[in-house]
Amino acid sequence: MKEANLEKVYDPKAVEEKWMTRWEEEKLFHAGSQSDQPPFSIVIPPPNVTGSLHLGHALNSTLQDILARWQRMSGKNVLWLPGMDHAGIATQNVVERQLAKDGQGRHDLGRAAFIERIWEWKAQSGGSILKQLKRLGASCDWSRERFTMDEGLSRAVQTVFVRLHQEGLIHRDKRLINLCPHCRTALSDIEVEHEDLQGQLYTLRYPLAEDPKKGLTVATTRPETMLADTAVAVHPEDPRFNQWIGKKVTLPLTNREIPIIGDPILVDQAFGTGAVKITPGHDFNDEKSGKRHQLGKYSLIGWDGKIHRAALLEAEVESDLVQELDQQTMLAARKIILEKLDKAGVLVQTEEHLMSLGKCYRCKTVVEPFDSPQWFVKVNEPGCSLAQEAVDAVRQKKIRLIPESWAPNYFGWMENIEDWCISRQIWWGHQIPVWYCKSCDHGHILKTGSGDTMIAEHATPIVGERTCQSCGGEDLIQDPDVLDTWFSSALWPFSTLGWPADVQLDEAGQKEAQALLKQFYPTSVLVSAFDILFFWIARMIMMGLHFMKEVPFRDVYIHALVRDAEGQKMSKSKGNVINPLDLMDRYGTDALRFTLASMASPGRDIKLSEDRIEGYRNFCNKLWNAARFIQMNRPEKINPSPPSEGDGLQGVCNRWIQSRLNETVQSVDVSLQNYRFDEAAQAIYQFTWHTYCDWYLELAKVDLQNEATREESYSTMTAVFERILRLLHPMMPFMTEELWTHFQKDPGFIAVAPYPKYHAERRDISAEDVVQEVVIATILAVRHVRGEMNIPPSEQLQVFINVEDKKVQAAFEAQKTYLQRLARLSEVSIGVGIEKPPMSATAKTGRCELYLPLDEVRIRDEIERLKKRQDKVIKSLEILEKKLANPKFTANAPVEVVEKTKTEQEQFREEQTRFITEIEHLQHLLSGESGRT
RNA sequence: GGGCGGAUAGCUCAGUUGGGAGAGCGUCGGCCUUACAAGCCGAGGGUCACAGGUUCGAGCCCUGUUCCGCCUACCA
Repeated sequence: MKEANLEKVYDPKAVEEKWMTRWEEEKLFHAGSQSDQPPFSIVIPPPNVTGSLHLGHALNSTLQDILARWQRMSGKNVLWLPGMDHAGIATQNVVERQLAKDGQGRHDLGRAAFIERIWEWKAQSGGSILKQLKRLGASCDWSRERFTMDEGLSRAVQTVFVRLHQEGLIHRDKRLINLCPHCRTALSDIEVEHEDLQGQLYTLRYPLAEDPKKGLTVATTRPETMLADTAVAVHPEDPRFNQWIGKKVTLPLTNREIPIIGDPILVDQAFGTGAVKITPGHDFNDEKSGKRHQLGKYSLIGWDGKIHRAALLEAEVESDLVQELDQQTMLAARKIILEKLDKAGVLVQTEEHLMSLGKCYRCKTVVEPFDSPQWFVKVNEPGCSLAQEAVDAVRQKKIRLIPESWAPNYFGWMENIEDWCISRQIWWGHQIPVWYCKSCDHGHILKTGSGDTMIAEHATPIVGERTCQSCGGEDLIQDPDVLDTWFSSALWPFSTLGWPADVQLDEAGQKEAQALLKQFYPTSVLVSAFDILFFWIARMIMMGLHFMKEVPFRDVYIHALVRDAEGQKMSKSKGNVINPLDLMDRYGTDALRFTLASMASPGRDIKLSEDRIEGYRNFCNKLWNAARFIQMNRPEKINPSPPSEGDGLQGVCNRWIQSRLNETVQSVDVSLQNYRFDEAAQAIYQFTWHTYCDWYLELAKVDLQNEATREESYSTMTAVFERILRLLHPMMPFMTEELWTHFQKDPGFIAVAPYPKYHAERRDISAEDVVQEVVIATILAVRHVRGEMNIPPSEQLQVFINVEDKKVQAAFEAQKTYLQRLARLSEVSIGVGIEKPPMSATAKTGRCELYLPLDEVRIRDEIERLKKRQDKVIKSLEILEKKLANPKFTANAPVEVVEKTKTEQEQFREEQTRFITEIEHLQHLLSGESGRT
């Protein structure tokens, strides 16, 4: 036990840094791969290596830390594994921007040097987020930190790629993908954000080839793509046009004629003109239709998103236009083409139209559907559907989604999932483990203008080998593309544990990996925000099931997004981002953590208001001052270690507080089991402040003054406080660790102290009854009178307590001193049928009637007070009587309910009678008084 | 278009075998009461979005409506 006195106000800065360092030094959070304790494991949702801590991370990490610390204290072998992902596009962008300052591009450095440069950047300024997580108190096993580009994880990525390829689940195909012209790479479907905007819908008229007077009108929001049209589709059952199917139209501005086809899937007769232009090279739906009808495909743009000459020539665009459009963006081309169309009399109509536009989720550039060879994962292959297995796992409850309401979303997405484009045309990431033979595929290995290598569509990939199958040659070139970052993130729950163990570098490494995987896979729970449910969670489930034959985690706890006080999503562009580090500086980390925990109700976003944080900062201070109070009341002779669970206590308040604490422990345990962080936080808050501080410590002031009761009182308040600290530690690790040192002889660390356990048999009903019904109820009754009549606490009151029998009288006599002190009473007289002084306020509790003598001046106030109370009673009584008067109620409601209602009715009636009598009595007194003077 | 969620005190939100409408913050009144004014004591404040239905009884179950948010797919 430390002698040093506590400061009057809790100062978080003074303790937070110290403890995180100490915890780390002592390796308290290291999870052994060999342990007899039951395992509990969480892998962190890897934050982005370029990222810094925002409130979403703070919430996410706080919740994980609460679980980790709670389970650790409960005796589990806890692994909370930290790490980051390499964030291919984002990181490459960061370093390219740095280079740009010196007027350089990545091609100036070359691939190897550029990647070297990124590693340097990472070493210097990457991953600051993990340091910030430490400040938050995250009890990760930092010795097991992982990074998706680590050697081990890279081997896992390669293994997975090769195996999926062998199984036919990865293949190369040339088709439309989402191109971000700024990032110059393909994106997967979900990396495209859709944004609504007001655009224009243009109606064009394509003349019939055999009779130009006739023609079809088509509508489009992107008229510039018309140069690449390869057909016009109508509905085969549309009587207006179906006789034209098989004929041709002349495609304006080109020298081509294109067929009219019938396509019931693409065309909605009721919409627009009823005819649709088909551009398989620039539109996903058209591409599908094109496949159905074996149409050709023209792609006007290149990787830079710009139109290029060769494509225009191929599409037989009129020659004067070729010159004008070469090197234009599609958007710039629109203006030119519209002019030409108008001139040619083809543009029939322009109207406003609400549409949505796809943008790159990283850089917000408008994405272009772009035809190019890419690698895809077949996620829904008949006979071996990764998606189907992932759906089944959730449907069969092998994985629990919490809250469950996410399931329909998950199922809906998984059931409509399309192939996953996994290749990216960037340098930072896992280079695709595929090679091509330089001699056999000579013609397919191309150089682009910027110096990049391109592998053409029909090259023969060599996967899992280092020699060419056809020529036996070893002069190979690796596929220049890298894999989607999410491809490696999808392996995170097992790649971080050392999978595949058999390719670890040495025997010791293999053994460790095997042990870790055995011990910690499947992980216990994944804690994540819903916005990456599809990006990441769904893919982990697919990969985990496929490669581990077992789910990656049992529970998925999906928490909310943190929004600002107005409910707006925080974003840099809106400027409403609240920096959690700033909040931690101002209110303390514990206060922030407690706020986040107490607002984490399932299925609802968190609108973070600073008032709330301030409230919990005050709570920190409250607890701190409770500690001070205890410290200041330490008896001269230090007493022996306190009875830990409260056996054999004499004092009724001591028995009561132990019993209440035990109930709180149970409710916290149940709440945490159910991921109800908000309920757990509230239960602790309520008990600590409103039961322990407001009542128990105040009552204990009486016992501390008495030689006979002092020791037990002190040891109980210490024991309960010490258990509050442990109960609270997962939510407020810093302050509880600090205070712990003041309350333990041989402190060790609270972080690894046992978590309080509930003992059903320790409930002390009789103590609860005495304290609640005799002590608290009586004190409250006096306080109500005081408060409602504005009698200041400095004015001590006299009270007469009228009780039913001797037994109750004895109970009150025994608690007299508590009543005196907390109700601020000068004199307390207790008796059976004790006489009521004529001029007094009255109150009633379940056990007694109280009379508080008042002077004449206050009698008027008392009448008013009684009338107000009476009004309330009358209202309640009316409701109850109406209920009981209804024969259907008495006949149909359960007996208990009817009985309860009757009892309440009786009580209210009694009260009402009392009020009437009392008010009359006082009024009579007053008129008597006035009559006398 | 499909899906999900929300609407309860001035604000932020709890509230499941259907029977008591609650918490924190703010507001008002009284307090330096020997841990804490970041505190203590008390008070006021609600047509539980709207309209129906089921039921003896609905914040809760059912149907519809309105408004708000998000996800997803997009109509050329």
